[in-house]
Amino acid sequence: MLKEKASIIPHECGDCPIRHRAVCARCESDELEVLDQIKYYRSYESGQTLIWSGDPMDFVGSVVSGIATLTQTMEDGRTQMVGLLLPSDFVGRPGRNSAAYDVVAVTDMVMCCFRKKPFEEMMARTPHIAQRLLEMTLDELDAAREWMLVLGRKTAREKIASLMAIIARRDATLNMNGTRGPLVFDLPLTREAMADYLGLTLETVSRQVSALKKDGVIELEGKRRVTVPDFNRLLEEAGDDSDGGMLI
Amino acid sequence: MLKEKASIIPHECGDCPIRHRAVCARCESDELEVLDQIKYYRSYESGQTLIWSGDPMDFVGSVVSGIATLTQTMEDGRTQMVGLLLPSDFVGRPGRNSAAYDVVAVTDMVMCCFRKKPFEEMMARTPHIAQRLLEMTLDELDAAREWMLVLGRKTAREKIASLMAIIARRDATLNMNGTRGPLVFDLPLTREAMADYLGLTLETVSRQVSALKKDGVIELEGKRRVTVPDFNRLLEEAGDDSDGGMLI
DNA sequence: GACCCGCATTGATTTAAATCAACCAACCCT
DNA sequence: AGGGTTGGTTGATTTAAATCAATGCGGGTC
Repeated sequence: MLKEKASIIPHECGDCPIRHRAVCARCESDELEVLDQIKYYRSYESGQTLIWSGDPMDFVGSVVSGIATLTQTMEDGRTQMVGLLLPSDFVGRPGRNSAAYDVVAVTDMVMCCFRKKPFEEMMARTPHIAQRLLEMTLDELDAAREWMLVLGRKTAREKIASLMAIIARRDATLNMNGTRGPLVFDLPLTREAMADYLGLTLETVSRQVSALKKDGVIELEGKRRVTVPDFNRLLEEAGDDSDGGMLI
Repeated sequence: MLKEKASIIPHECGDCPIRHRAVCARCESDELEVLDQIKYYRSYESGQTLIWSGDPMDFVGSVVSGIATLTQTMEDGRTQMVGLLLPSDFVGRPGRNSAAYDVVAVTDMVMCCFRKKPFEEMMARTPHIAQRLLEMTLDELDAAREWMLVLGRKTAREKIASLMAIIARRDATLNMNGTRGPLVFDLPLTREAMADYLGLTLETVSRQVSALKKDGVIELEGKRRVTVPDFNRLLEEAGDDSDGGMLI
């Protein structure tokens, strides 16, 4: 559990790994220089809660590396994940002062942060940032609506298959894996986190993962490493149009 | 079913009923004049499908009056509503060419439309529009995430109570009804549409509406007119923090 | 008035997933 | 090497909601 912090952290926007996908993607080099001035990095450990729902939020930022979840919790403890934050995803809402959801790191992670006030001022002066943020927000809205179909209408088996398909697809785009051949990826989530994502119990998740494995839809190496021999088969199991709308 | 069309349709942005809430809310009068030039009105009848998922979208627009639903459908017919469009809500996504969801009118309605291309050009030149659209999209994203909790973790009874609470709240803000006293509103949706919203069957919806009525949480006049004697009681039934975060 | 028709309700039965309950296997400590 | 902890699996039973099936009701129309 030893941390070596600042060493691995990039300091120049120029060689930032999320440069072309994050909220700054559209910025010109002069705009980037300004951002460079006001940004700072923070790192978090796996399991750490970055932000508590209801707390005042004095910064916004981008996930540079690692994964976090956005969750809502009811008084009696029932929890629902409402977002999965991967590298380049944006955290926080300009124009709002308190956090609406818990943000929890599921792996060690690094964030590129901006104090909210200067960022908002910069946003007002820099249409490129607002444009990109709008685009990202619209994408997130689409993802949320896709997820509403999963939560509202799919069976447990279809839910698991849908989650696998989503993670496989994200992994493929992130790592620029070519399209053909069996897909291999690591599940970033525990069974419990998967259950919170899908509106299931962890027992049901475990059973359905086993069932998909028994039926040859997926292969498992350990608990986390998944191989998908036939992506279209997985999409069928997910109840999706299996037109194979692969990548982007 | 007789229609008298253009007569009731406003023609000047100045006296538009959604002027202060729609995508044009932040526009100055000179910007409004430009919009005035490129806008046009369309009206639709109850039950009509405005837009089919997958179809090319050559316009965007705002709901002026009436209500529409955004729905997703699986091949086998299971459907999930993913949005409820009320007056001032925006339809369509700049930067995308084909529709992602079906849009269906549930009442007669009037839309204020813009051809997509000119609107996109205008948006690039007019930060006020992009700013407002970002704000509206962030609000929709919050609503979608709220809904994910409802779909994923709430019981049938809580789902119905949540829906009633949402409609009551929206109705109150729209009609500027003062806060205290019993709330009265009309359900804009059939039992089947409510079921599609909530990820339930229409039978379960009917049973739970009856149960809430029997328990005095709501009162019914006919099938559609609802009275809520105690809003906090309703929020408790919805499983929400009953801090009574009323209005806005 | 008699007949539909679309919506809604209510009842009986089935079923998918939750719940309750053991048990397993890595991994980590000192 | 032993004991604890965390995450995962598997089995037995219960339960909430789906499904299957009548029946009710208000508003049109012929």
